[in-house]
Amino acid sequence: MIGRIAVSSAIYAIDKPYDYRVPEGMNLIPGQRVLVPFGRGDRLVEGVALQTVEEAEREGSLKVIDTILDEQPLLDQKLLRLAAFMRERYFCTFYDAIKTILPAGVWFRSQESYTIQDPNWREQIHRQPVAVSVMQTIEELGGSAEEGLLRKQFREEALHKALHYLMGKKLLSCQTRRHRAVRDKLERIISLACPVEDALHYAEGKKRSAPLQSSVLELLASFGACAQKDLSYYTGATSGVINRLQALGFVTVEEEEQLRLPRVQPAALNGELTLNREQQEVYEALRQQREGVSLLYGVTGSGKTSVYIKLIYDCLSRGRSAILLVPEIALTPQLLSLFAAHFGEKVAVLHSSLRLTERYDTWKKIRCGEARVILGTRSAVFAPVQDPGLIILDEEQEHTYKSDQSPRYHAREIAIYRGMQEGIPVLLGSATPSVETMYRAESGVYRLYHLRNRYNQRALPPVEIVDMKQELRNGNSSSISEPLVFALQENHRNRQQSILFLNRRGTSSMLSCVSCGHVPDCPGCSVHLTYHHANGRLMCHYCGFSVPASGRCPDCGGRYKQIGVGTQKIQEQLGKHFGSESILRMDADTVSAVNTHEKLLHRFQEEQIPILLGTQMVAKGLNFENVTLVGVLDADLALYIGDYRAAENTFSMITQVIGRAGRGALGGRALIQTMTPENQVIRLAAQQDYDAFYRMEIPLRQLRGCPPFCDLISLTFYGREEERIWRAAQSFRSILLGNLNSEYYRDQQVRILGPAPAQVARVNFVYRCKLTLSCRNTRPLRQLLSHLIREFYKEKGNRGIGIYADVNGNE
DNA sequence: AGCACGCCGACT
DNA sequence: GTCGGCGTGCTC
Repeated sequence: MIGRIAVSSAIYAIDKPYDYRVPEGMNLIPGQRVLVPFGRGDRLVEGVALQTVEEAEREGSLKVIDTILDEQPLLDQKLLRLAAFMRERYFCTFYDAIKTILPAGVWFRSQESYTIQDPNWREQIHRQPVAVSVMQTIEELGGSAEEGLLRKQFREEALHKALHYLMGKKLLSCQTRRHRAVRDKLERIISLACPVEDALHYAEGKKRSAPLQSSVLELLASFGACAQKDLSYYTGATSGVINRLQALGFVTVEEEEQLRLPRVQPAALNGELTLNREQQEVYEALRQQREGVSLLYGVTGSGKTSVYIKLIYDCLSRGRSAILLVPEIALTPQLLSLFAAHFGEKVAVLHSSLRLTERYDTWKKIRCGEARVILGTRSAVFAPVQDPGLIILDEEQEHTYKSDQSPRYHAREIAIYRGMQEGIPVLLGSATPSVETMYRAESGVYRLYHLRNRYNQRALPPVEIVDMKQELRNGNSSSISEPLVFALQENHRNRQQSILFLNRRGTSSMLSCVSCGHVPDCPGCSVHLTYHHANGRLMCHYCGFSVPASGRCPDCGGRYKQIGVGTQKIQEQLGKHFGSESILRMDADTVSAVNTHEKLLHRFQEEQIPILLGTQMVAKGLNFENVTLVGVLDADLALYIGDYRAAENTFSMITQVIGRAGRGALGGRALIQTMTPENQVIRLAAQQDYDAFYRMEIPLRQLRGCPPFCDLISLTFYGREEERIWRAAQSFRSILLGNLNSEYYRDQQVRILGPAPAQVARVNFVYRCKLTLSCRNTRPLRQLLSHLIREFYKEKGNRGIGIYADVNGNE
């Protein structure tokens, strides 16, 4: 028997399944982790069995699997195939893909310890002062020491050398201990092992001589079984008492697995979920779907969530499970409570602020089939569900579905892959679908369902565009226009609330020299430094570099003045009009975990604070009766970030924010501030006309060779020497061109752009430039690229240069 | 990327 | 002999 193993230490250039012989008596199941000897030194490394086969191509000379690490496979066949898909699609190794699929808690940490093998070691070491010293240290520690302890006393490099030398001389041996980063939590459950009467009889007789034993038995007589820690709590019995009772045969002790799960307070449901006629029709149509991708295009407030919940009920009734993915910012406690109320213990929640243990135990709960409804953000698309029946992506256009680390997967792509693999339907929901998705829906690749009416038939709020250039001409240089101030004042007088949206993170602001205009840069990265009010320092958001902001311009000695406006600054400006207690700020600085988010929103509602000022996170899902005014402070910002999705993102963002107004009976309105009031994207967003926006955008995409007509594959080259990465990118380009000109790739239609500097060309002294391929992302092309990247890494001249690939990325 | 192997020169 | 340094090539 041969095992095909994905080896953890294999880098991209040498990543492939490695064949090992499975020794007699070892029962290897694909998906289990193993230890295998790898490389010349036969160091034991971790691997995952991908498959087992009877015969290998190169029989005989195979190495042998050392150990199986897992009792149960971590991944089933389908997830293993998903890992292979990701490897091919996102240009990463098997292990990178597997690490993405599994929760961090399953991994091992290894600890090396060294033991002296020969007490007469002194005679055998020649002129190696460090080695002698290391041996002395280990001797003093009792002949054996952990590497961690030695590290504290010796320089890393010297220690390494000495240990290597001593191992070679067989004076030291090395043992590796592997332990799980997260351990399973077990609880001792004590249960009665004899008839209740016997226990009570014994307890009665021992009231005096063994009061603890007797009270334990009395307690168990009424409860039957109890956790040891609760028994101890109520009776004061120690483990000795329990052990004694166990020895006497009165009780049995079992270890039961405990799941550490986050607690969710279920919401109060008022009656059964009812759908309006339109929702009901869409629901009826969707529940008939047994496979394929559907787009649920429903205007803001049309009640997509209710349709999802109905579909999930339907899925459960067929004995299947469902996954609902939401963007990070949409996973509010309100949504959690709603799901807890509907599905109770069947719900599993996965999001970024879970603790390692919670995430791992949630994963276990899903894997054993106890959780049937999985609600989570991006990574929940990998949930090991039993009998899946439906995968839903809400707000499918959100960029948070795209991973920003390698492998740079898109949750939508993974969801669709899993849907095909399982033969189950995938539902994409949005009020402003991504242009790609709408294109596929229109051209029949996906099915299209439409919810046209807002719930309660409420009209969309009227939207006014404010020209900020005119404001400047009128002498108002602040970030809040006159019309907005009036509107806010009016709302304030009427005791109604307002939401202001700023499309910029945190306290972002820059300093610039008043006399020469110089803006201080980070010495290590190619970005401007950001001024932080809290500590009065200029900081780099990439590497963390900081300097006091008190300095003067190095060029001309002039003073610095703040430019660019963040939420803090706006809060100050608003404070002048309304007083600071009237403004609640919500951004990355004031919100860290899900609960803080909840608390702030709770305050906004309960204390009826007049103005909520915030970034991205105020755009989504908020539903407040008394909010009747919404202001977008800088609609242009997202438009000019040089991304083919800029228009789409801006449209979607404005639409969502406007949707926050007029959720209640009072109606509402919205104001959009912009420097470019004539811009079509902003105009159409103000009119809430997605269809017109889509019709305008689609020919532009075709013209520019962007998705959905072409894919953009970017290859980013990075390294410490700027000139070398540019040369490397240039040479990669010509090799690629050479290959593309060959007969085989003739019909591929690839345009190569660049090399160009990356959006942030330098981070912490690492330079980056990129090539962009405008092409169809086909398998032969991916294979060519994968081959060329491997070859690139093997080339000696490219040492110290890395490449990462990204398809239709955010930059 | 690690890591061993091999060859060379320096030191004992 | 013995050891470190560095260049080269492989990883089932």
